[in-house]
Amino acid sequence: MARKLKLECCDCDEGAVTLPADESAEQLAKLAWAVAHPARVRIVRLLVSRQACVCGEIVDSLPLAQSTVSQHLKILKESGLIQGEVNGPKVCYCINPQKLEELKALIADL
Amino acid sequence: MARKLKLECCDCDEGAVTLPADESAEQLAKLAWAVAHPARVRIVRLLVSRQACVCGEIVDSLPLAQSTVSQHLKILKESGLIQGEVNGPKVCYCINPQKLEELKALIADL
DNA sequence: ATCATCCATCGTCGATCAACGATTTAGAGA
DNA sequence: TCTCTAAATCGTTGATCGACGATGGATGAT
Repeated sequence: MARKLKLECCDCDEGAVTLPADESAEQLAKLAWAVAHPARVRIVRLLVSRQACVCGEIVDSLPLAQSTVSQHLKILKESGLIQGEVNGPKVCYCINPQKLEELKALIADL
Repeated sequence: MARKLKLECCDCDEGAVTLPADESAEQLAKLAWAVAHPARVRIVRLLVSRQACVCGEIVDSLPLAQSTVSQHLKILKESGLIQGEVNGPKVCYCINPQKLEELKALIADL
């Protein structure tokens, strides 16, 4: 976790380099990582296309075992991109629009 | 690599589901993966902020060993997001605007 | 021709991912 | 209560990541 951060590239003395901070890079990396797997991309798209989706439907729409899908859902949940709501014995997942917008903004600003 | 793809969720018979194909999911996953690491995010940002950058400058701007940075550059190159041009004993890297736009579009369409 | 520099690649190591089956937990219904 | 179902978690396995130092190859300078 050392920090060198010299950035003395060509002597472009624009003064306020400010370099979007490391934090921003880590935030973007984290969100990008969440969608850095085809299965997770498909889950996100599925949840965007319909408002909400029960876990079982997601499992059925992917060629993966239930436990594997559950893991992907966990990753997406941890990233904040999706939310799960317990609904009786089932769990209903939906997109977190704020986080999705955050991802879009961070990518768009690249 | 099996393909189940049932997607018989709620009977929303919108007919043309067309579901962006798997390919698109894999393409997005691949590009997202390229920026799914803070170091690579910083490299991309560095290359966007300046037109081109010699490898050595990139190494100096990151708290990582030269070989590690070279690996990240390789990953970014393989994703198509950046290009490297040999320039004498040095290598000059620059962004591939098309690929970057492709990534932005894929994310924006989520 | 030799040497130094820049960069890529190799080989290694520990950590994490991705997948699965099996098991556990929690809620609904008989 | 007991059972069934839905979903999460556990435990394992093989593959890949991410980091590094060391080595190798190409170019430019002496």
